[in-house]
Amino acid sequence: MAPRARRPERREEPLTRQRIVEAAIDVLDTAGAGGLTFRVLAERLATGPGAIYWHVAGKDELLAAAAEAVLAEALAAGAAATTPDEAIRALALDVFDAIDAHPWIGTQLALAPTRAPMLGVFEHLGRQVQALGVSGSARFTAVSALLNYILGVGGQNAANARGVDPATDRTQFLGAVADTWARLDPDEYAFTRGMADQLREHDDREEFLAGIDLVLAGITTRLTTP
Amino acid sequence: MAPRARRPERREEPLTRQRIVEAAIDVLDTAGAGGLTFRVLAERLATGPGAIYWHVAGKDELLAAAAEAVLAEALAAGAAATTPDEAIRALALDVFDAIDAHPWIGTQLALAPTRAPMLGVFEHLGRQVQALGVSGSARFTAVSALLNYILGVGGQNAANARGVDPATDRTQFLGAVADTWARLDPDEYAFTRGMADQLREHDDREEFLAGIDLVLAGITTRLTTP
DNA sequence: ACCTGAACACCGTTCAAGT
DNA sequence: ACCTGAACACCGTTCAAGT
Repeated sequence: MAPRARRPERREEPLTRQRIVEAAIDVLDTAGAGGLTFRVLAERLATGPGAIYWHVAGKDELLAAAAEAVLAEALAAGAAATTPDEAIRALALDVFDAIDAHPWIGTQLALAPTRAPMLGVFEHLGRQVQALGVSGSARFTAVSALLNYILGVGGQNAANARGVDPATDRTQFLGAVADTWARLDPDEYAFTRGMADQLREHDDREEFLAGIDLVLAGITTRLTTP
Repeated sequence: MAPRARRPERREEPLTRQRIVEAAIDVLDTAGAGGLTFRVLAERLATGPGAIYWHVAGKDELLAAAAEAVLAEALAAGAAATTPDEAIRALALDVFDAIDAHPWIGTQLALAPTRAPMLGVFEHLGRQVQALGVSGSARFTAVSALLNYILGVGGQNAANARGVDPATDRTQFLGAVADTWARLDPDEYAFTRGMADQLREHDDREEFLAGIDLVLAGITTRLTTP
């Protein structure tokens, strides 16, 4: 989509909010949330740190704008779904996949979802819940449950990605956690120990979707009158 | 439990990991997550920043230890529940109330739950899910769904508490958000707009519990064979 | 209007020096 | 063994000065 080369980032084009946000996303994806610095960003944009402040209010806004841009793009696809259930599943998966591809969004959403991108998700979920046949006063509960679950998983994925270097394989990571679980005290942590092997083979995405289905089943059972 | 006076924090007693963690909790509760600094903490403990490092590895560990201490105390009560459903609700509420009383825990749990305190919650939830009659392979899904929902709400509460000064009344805060919602574009945000009034009167705690019940209903419907 | 880059106030962390 | 506090490396942010 970008007109010319993007990486070398020379001083040809003028500094724009959009270019700053794009560069920030690139840094975040490469170096993680901890690697985004106004100095690093300034160097990448061949300017001084102060210049960025003319286009962006501060770091919080920059982070929010970056998350918003990535999430908006992820949601733009918006495959046409046949049923409300399908639509909710598809939307949830879009959010999940976006966080999976850019773990730093997870932190952003889990901790500051008031802003624009999640409002769209809330709205979208609300309409589908309505289509599901949930009556007025219960809709808020249903949407909140779905959204909080999604954000919870998002925060988790972000947490798992932090500290670990981006090259770490997921299976490898899960294996390490599973090993820890397997070494727990057999009395105090009997249940968790027993889950170790299951954790090793589990598929995050499938597990996420299974959780969505659980909430959906609860909504259908408790909040609709067929 | 503390032998003498706690607040003046003079240089009588020796510096202990426990005293440091207690002081950190106090600072976090008073000044929020942004207010915890090694310099502030050192002054409160009448020592230099370096001294703290002899007892604690760094800020991350200190934050984790503080969250662990608060959560452990909150879970220690552990009222005896009659049914697995009740036990799960009670445990979830304990976590919710702990986060409500110390919002900074929400950030900590939502973003770094691998550590000890949440392992206990995982274990406890697992046993109750088992008692509910969920079979082996589905238990992990059920527990994950519950935990992710709880952590999602926790992150949300932490987010809402951040930036806002601690004195802000909850009703007041919800009112402000509701006002924003009421001003949204009627076409693009029809659903969200309609929720504004409901948000104004809603009770976070009740809403949280309603979400837990939704997940529980999903678990019962889909994952048990009565 | 927009950019530059030195400077400010602050942070987590280290470490030589003390006791 | 434990504490002290100056110092290091770094951060977000500001701002006088430029174009």
